[in-house]
Amino acid sequence: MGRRPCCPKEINKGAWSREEDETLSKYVANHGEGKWQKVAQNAGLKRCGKSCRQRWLNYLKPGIKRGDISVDEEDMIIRLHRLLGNRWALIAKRLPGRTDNEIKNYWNTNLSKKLQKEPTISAYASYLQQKCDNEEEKSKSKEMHVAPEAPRPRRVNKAIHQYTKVLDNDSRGSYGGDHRCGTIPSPSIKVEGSSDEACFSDFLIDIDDQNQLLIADDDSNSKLVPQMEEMSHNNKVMGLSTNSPSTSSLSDLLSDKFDSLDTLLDVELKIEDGFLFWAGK
DNA sequence: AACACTGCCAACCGCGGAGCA
DNA sequence: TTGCTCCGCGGTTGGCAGTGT
Repeated sequence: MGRRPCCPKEINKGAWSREEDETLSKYVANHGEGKWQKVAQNAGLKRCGKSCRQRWLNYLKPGIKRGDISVDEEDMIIRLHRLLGNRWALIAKRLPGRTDNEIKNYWNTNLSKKLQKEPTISAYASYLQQKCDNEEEKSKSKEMHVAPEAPRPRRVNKAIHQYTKVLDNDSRGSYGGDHRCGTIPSPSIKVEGSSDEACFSDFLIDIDDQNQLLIADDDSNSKLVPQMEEMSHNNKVMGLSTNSPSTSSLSDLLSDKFDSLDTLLDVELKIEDGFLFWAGK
């Protein structure tokens, strides 16, 4: 019992010809995208549906940019990759006209090597360097342990869950002071893994070179925000930092800040001495 | 000129999720 | 709930062009 092949045996493989491109373009122009299996059949293309879809989305679709990745785009790719990891489709959404395949190729052929050669532009490397520099100092204080391999983008559902628990604790009077909205356990231990059902699964967490906790929405999908609101309404944030916005609920605070990802998440929650701070802007 | 090597990138492949009957 | 189809994603492959010997 193997997986059923998605395509008939008599199909073309390899590079698309100009005629095939024209046929596919005309068909999609007349009938629209979707139902790619039918596209392949009805258009008379000896290609599998997946191949048609990929050809259209990566090359034929109007608005696709080809060639030279600009410096700005490269910078954005680096920053987004740092935050999102190999989630090319997500990165591509932030770069109009670029496809996930193109960005993936560009990363694998250019940036991954470049970042190896020029570690100074790698925030991870900076972070690790800083970790080394601060090693002694950190051992004196209440340490926020982060394993060397830890600064990878992680799904935040667990962290939010922990955060919520922290707020629960807060309601029992564990606030540390004006600036402290609660304790947060070591991310290396508590953020890792995602056993929770992920109502927050499309948020991401990262730790940058300044030891800041970054939280991002993963997608423009706004339905996630109400979920967050619903949960946070049960956990009013009281006594946030004087640097914090005037809003008093976690809901307001987060929906204000994580609405979109137009810029790279300079929304920051700061961990220090085991406490979570709202860094303010 | 011929061959080997390397890098790039278009295309393929398999997996998993969503939607539907 | 189950099984099926379709779609989307990310990893990988293979062909081609450029470069070196």
